[in-house]
Amino acid sequence: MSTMISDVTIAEIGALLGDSARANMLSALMGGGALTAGELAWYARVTPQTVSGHLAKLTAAGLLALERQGRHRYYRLASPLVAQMLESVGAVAAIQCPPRHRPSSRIDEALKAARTCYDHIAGRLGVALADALVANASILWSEDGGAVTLHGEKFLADFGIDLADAMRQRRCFCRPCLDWSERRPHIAGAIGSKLARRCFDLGWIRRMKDTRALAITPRGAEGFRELFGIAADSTLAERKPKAA
Amino acid sequence: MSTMISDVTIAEIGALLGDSARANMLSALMGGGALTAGELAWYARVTPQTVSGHLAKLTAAGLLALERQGRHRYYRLASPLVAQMLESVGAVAAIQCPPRHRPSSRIDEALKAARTCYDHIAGRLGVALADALVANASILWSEDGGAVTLHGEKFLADFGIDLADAMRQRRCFCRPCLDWSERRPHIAGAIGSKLARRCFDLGWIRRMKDTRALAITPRGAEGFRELFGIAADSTLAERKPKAA
DNA sequence: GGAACGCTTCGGCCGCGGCCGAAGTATCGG
DNA sequence: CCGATACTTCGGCCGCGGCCGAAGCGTTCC
Repeated sequence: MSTMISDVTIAEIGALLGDSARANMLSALMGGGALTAGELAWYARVTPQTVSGHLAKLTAAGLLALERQGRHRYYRLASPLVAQMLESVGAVAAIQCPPRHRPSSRIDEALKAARTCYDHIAGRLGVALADALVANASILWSEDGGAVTLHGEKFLADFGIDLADAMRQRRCFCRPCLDWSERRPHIAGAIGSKLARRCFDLGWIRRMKDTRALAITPRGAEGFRELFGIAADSTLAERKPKAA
Repeated sequence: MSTMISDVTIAEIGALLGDSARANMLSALMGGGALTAGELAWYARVTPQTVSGHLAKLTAAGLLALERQGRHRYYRLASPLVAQMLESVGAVAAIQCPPRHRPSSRIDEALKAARTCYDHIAGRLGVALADALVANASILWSEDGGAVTLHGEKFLADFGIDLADAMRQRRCFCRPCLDWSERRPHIAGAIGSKLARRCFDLGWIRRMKDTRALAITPRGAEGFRELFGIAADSTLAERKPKAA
């Protein structure tokens, strides 16, 4: 009698996302790292036994993967597909409810400045990077996709990114990811991932503790300015510097 | 005290998706058309007063848009962003739970053969079209994005698609959408939309009643075979040949 | 070995929210 | 005006599922 096949499962996935504790846990894991049940309990602000039940459900549904390591159990997003799903849900959530109570704490401010989005860079820094690459004609943007130009291939190669690796043929794997704080796209996909990794390797950014926020190092501020034309004070300043 | 901004809203969107009646309604609207409350009640198999409550919530959340027309009220997905979110949730749902009870009714079979996915073509036909365009080097695929080649621009233009329209610069707007029945990507984005529209305009496909399934006309079978090399019997037949 | 730690399982409480019947409100046709 | 259609609002029932306390493994460290 059912007219569709996957509706039930859509509802099941939705129900998993529809709990605030689980949403918090997944958001924390969107940072890209693997976290223990205890850490996730801290993020979700519930007790370990509660989070344990959630983890069982999320893992059974295939949203999370478990890695055992001694007496620790590390949970991470099961696949980039899951990350992309969370991205798109977050994008819709951010777009739909703009006029919302905005407490905007200082940690929020750090998140808005720069953060990881699974495996790439988001926040003002992420959007600024995307803008810079568009401005210097390295990438082309559309609502549904992005492409790396020939000039962009050279620019990124000079920056130290190995394009040939995942690029059987040119001009792929560049995807826009709608930034929920900036409401504008930053770079996801293979290019976004490699770009972020390169910035980590260069010591331009580093993860902050207990949050998805990224700190831009002095070297990074210089590099972003010189190579990408990103002015540290205008786009990257954290307002009242420091808090967490 | 919250470490994130949008978590709550992610949970809210998830909760909206997490109800089977609402999931059915949204799936029905993924067909791309606008439907009345009564029709949605039929799809969701609940009473009109129940669906009314759901519609109020979905509209308030910005997932649906309402168009008044006389004494009818037509609801449709509020934006392509919403469609893309549903796509990605469906993709995760389809991937995660492969070994599932598969009643596989005949209407399911029609849906698997060819259906609309918001504004583009999905099912075996959609995947076959994507394969054909990849095979003749019209598009390039990667997990995160797609691109139209120079040759593809010509091929699609010859097919009657106005590329210059949405194409400020070339090679964009081609996005893979993971097909939940085939587990392989079909073409979404601006190209996918225009491709579908052109097939409708040519009378190659038409919508079937009360379902998202598409019927391939005799003319369409001929056209798909001659222009895209898609053999009607092997990929489009509604039999049970069970391709793997 | 024993204690501490991390995590899971069990049991029970409780509240949110989906569901429908009935009644109320718009729009159209006669 | 009246009835029909299409949809919404209201009220109440009821069940699913999240939450925590307590207890049960399994690891690690001394």
